[in-house]
Amino acid sequence: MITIKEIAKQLNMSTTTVSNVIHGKTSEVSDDTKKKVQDFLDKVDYVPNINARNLAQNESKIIGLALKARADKYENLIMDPFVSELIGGVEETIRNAGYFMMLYISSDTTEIMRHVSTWNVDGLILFGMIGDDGIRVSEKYKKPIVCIDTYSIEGLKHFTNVGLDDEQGTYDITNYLITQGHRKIAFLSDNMTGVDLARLTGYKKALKDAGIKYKSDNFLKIRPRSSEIEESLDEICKRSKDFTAIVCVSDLYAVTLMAALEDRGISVPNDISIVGFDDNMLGKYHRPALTTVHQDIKAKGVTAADTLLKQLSGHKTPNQIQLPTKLVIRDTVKNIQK
Amino acid sequence: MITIKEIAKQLNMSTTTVSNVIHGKTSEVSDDTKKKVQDFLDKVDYVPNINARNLAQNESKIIGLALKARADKYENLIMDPFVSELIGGVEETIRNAGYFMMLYISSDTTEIMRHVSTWNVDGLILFGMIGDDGIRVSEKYKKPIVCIDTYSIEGLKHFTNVGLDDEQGTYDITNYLITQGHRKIAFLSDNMTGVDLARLTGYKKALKDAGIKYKSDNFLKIRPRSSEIEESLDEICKRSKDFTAIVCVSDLYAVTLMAALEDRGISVPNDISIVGFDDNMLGKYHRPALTTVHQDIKAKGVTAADTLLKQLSGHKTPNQIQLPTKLVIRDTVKNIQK
DNA sequence: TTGAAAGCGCTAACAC
DNA sequence: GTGTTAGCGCTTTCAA
Repeated sequence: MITIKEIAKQLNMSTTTVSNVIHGKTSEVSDDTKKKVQDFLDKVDYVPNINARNLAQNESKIIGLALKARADKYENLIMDPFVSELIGGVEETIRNAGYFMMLYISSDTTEIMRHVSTWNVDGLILFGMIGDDGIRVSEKYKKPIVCIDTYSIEGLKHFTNVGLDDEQGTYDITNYLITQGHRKIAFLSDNMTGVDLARLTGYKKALKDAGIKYKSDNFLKIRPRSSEIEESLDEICKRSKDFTAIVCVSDLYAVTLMAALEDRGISVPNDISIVGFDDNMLGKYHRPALTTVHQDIKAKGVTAADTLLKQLSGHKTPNQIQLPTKLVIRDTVKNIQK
Repeated sequence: MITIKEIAKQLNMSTTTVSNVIHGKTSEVSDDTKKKVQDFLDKVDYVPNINARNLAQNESKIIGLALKARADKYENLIMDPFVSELIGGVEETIRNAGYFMMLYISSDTTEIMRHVSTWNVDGLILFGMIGDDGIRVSEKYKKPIVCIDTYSIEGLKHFTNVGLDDEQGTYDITNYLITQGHRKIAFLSDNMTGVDLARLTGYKKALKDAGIKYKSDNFLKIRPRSSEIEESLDEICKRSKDFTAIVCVSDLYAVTLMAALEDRGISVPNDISIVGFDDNMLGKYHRPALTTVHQDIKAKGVTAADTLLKQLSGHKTPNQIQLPTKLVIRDTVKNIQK
């Protein structure tokens, strides 16, 4: 690994000159020396040592992508196609902009903070923050932060959030169920915070607008931990008779549920209608194909990275960016209008 | 961001002492000063600047995970649950060992090399290398390399490979089809190199051992690019009448194919039996549930990272680590024995 | 147009 | 047990 100093020595010039050529500060260098250096650089295949550069410039060119994983969902986080698609979008955008991506998964914000500080990361993309997580991080970390899918009014003062109109999404799909004659509609999720709360709210609103009363019985709680999920699905399937349709908070859960239902001889959509949220390959390849709310996950990653990049180059960005949602009608909802 | 120098100054001692305490070289320091420094460290919440440390020590504590994406499979790479599970396993292992992970996706080995060199990455995990890619990288990069799922006899001289007994996997499942009375069995894949070739070979071998002749017509080629996949599936479905079973090179393709078949009124497994390879959530949640070859993807990531870590601490590791494979019989194969 | 030199924050060899 | 200091590779200011 050759250094600038060594190059300068061999070429009989100063490190400054070499450095200038490297950085294309062509105005400062005669064409002659420029060519000489350039040729040499190519010949030896010079690669800068980023650590030295970062140290000198006090920047890192690193963007951190920190995923906060709830302990009980860690396995799912890792296997969820949602996550890989998001990572893909972020990575691609960061790389094309000449930055680097450091991925860090943890259930502990303090750990995330330590990581980010040691690396002197230039900017941060946060996913999976709940409650005050985002604010806590932004109090410590004074560089640009972009959150993905975070719900925190307070937080928006401190960072940009890239999200979805989740409420509208479930509103639309619940409403669609209602137009198909459904009135006994359950909502399935594993918690009632953040994104899931917003989706629950949209669902409730649609019920309300249709004059249907929401009871807490309508909330079906799934426990995603692999040791509990079977039992949990069993309970839910038993309770499914009380409803004609279930709004699932994600495609993953919708598909998981459909498999469980079908295993018990309950047919979708004949016995019960199921809808999801996300529109990923899980639902697309299921038969009957899942009726769901579409979101463009890769675009979410790209937008988050782009926004951060903009902030890094000194631009202002809105506090809140909401990507659109779209109803995708396929085959898991039955029209039960008489 | 406070520095060691500053701490030393405020505490009226030398940087060495502070540094010693930080690194737990407790034997070198009196209990008294140790405590004083420790308390101060906690108070100011000291975080080391890794760039400086790396520069001084000529190491980075970074492990690079480079995914080489074939251009025509980029979209799939990113959305494939396989990849996120692999990343998850690697990340977790690296983090627990006190290292950091840098993720880099590219279709160009030269780019990957530049990236790895600038960051002075301590070790490298490579996925998706085909042909001589791995060797080319290892010629340039002189630190430990672990490949995942790479087939290259030559390469094994230069790096450890973590893989699967792919051949055995398809051998077993093809054999299973044969025991269920199938003789007209196709193989579906998008290429004939690396892992896919090994799986094809296992399939061919099972046919041969059963006295069934393999014809090149038995190879069904799918084109994964999103602009072509529909057309490609259409052709395949048309040709499906010629077979009673299809061995798919992955669960992803098996499930994609099953959806296409079902859309055309061809029922699985009544009209045709389908098997996959991987055993991921796609097949698990499909109904009928997919009969497939199980592999533990997370374990693959963990093993790759562990192996690299071992090499980093100076241990020798075998050139080749083969994780086991297991037949998972579910519901997509019909017994057609008369 | 080119060069010398200071300094980024940390480590480690060596001296006290 | 503690302190001094050179040096990691690069950038950048200032002088020539």
